[in-house]
Amino acid sequence: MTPSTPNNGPTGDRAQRRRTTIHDVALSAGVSASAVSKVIRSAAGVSPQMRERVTQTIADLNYRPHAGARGMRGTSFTVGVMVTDFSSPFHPEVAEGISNQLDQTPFQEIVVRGGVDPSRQRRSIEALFDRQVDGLIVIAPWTPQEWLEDLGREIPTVVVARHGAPRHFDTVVSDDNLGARLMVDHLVSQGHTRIALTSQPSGGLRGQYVLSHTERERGYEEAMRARSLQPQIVRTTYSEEGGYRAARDLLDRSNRPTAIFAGADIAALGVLRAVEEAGLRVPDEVAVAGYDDIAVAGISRVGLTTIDQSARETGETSARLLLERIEGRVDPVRYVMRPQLRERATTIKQR
Amino acid sequence: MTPSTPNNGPTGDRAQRRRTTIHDVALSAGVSASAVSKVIRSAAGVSPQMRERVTQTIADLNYRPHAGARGMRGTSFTVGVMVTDFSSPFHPEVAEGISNQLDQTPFQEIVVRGGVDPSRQRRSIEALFDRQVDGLIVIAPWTPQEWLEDLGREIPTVVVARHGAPRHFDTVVSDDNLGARLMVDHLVSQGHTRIALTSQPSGGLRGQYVLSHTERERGYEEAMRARSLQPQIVRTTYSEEGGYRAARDLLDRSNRPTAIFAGADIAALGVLRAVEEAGLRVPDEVAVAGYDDIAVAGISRVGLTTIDQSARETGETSARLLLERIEGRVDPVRYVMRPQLRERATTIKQR
DNA sequence: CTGAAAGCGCTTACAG
DNA sequence: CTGAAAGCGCTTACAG
Repeated sequence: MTPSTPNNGPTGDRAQRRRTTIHDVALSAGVSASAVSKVIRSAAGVSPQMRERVTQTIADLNYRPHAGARGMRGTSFTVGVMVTDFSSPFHPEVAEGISNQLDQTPFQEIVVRGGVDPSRQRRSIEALFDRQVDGLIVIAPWTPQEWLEDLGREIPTVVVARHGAPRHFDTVVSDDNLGARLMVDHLVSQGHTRIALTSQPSGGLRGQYVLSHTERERGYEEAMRARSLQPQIVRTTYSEEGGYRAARDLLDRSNRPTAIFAGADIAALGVLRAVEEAGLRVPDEVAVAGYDDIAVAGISRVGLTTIDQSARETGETSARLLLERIEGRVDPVRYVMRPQLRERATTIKQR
Repeated sequence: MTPSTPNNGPTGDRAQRRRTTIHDVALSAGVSASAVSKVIRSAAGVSPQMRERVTQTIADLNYRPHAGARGMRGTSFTVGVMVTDFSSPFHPEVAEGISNQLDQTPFQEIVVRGGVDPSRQRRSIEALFDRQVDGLIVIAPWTPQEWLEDLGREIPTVVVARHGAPRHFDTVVSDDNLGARLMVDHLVSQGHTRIALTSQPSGGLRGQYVLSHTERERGYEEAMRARSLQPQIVRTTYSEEGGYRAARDLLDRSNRPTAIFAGADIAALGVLRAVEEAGLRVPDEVAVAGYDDIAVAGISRVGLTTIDQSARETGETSARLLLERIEGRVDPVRYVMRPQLRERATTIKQR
């Protein structure tokens, strides 16, 4: 029942007040529950008078259909979203885009945190599945491809930040190979030859079905080798701490890189910390770049050179594709976002 | 049904495969559904053999109870969380704490975005309510106090970042008055007298039931007046853009402040941008401070002086309190976090 | 200890 | 067009 209706029960007790149900509406309007259901769903087969009366009663009683109960038979109007982390910026920005897109629809997003462990992610996705969502948007899952294909067969699914050509779900992904190459090109144009990359472990994913960071590695390696430069990759995690550790490792080496390309902005922030702690000037002694163009990268004080992969637009597109699937589309769609270089102070030497 | 079971249906079709239900388990184990239910819930009144056999069958069939269906009669093991934004850092960090705390329990959090408009927030909270959550954690709601009290009477509820002594829900809140005073003290100790504050509108909330930012305003005003200093408050929003606009406004004034205290770190980042764009040096010409101690504040490049209000611990505490309420506690608990000053480069002049 | 029946709040065929 | 009945997957009394 709507909390806006005052409750006069005894203080301190939890109200036992019943929720207003479809039957209350039916009774009050003097029609059947089926009729009310049809009106709610804007289904065919109700007379204008019926519709009118029911609509009025719904308003009078301040009735809201119980999304959970609806989901047991039909649609719950709920979209489940898995992010690996709430506190790293990129995934939440994608979620924001999803939420924006869904705002125009009767659908509601619910977001859960999956972490980076495949089995925990799997439990999180199942937790959504068990809460009768109508569809799923999964960001950067490390779970096996077959498992995702099975999932996509059971429920409309869109996967973000994972490459390949799946058969039973859609993907929205940045052209990470191109993005990495753009960054290498940029760093080379600034005179660098010892360019290192911080990445994450592939999580056992290989071939075409890899997560964004692995594809960025490939793009980086290809671009380096095309110039006969030696790739230097350190794999930690996409986090401030992970970037910090990777940078510490790199800065200790004898052939210290003059540029560190972090696979994610959040890691680049940790790289910056390590570089500055080491008493090295950015960008004069070590240039630093990231990937994602999270909000903080553009702050003047940070001025992080990075690749914009349009987190919000990624979210909006995922939501749009998912709704199409919920409406019945089964052919897989692969949506590729075009990455854009954002040159800022951490790589551009002032003269 | 578990996506891990391979599906051999025709390619391109959505599987019509049935979910494994409690009845499948009952049938397979040769017992009643009630018995299976008791085992799942660890309820009393099952023989060891029964328990054994059912447990085995559940494992064999890879059965997971349907959280949605459970919620229709009993507990859904789901906790709903409302944040105003996914992309501003503070609320997601609180959500991270909630998720951490719940990780040890059978409960699962689901997070929705409520925005800053009270009616949209209300719809978001109702959306959670309608998805049979067992309890609610609401971060910084602008909705009227009576509405929240009614909500708390209907469902276990914890409200974060809102002051006052409610009767039907718990609160977890920083001592914002103290936090603001700590910051004014610090800025005064650095020699400032023209100290401005960026805040947000109170949203019509007054008296004791105000959101954190309004209480910070009060603490700031009291601290300023106690020193016979003139308060200067600009109200925009807690966002990078909001901080930027507030700072632009302040910097244009004839009695330009020498220190700007942003009510939230995210706004402080915008203040920094405005100050630097204006060609003023931080902290020599304008000192800048924030509130929250979000992760990025501690990055060397940012070095933002701020107040740590322990977002993660706030989340963990909220989750703990909520579980107590779900278990039956009805007396309201008010948990006050003690704020701590973090002095960094944006206010400390180097010599 | 065990299980058949009713019911949570909806929607879906299916009669009328 | 309208509504009675069955059912979604569980849990909750209530018999036995």
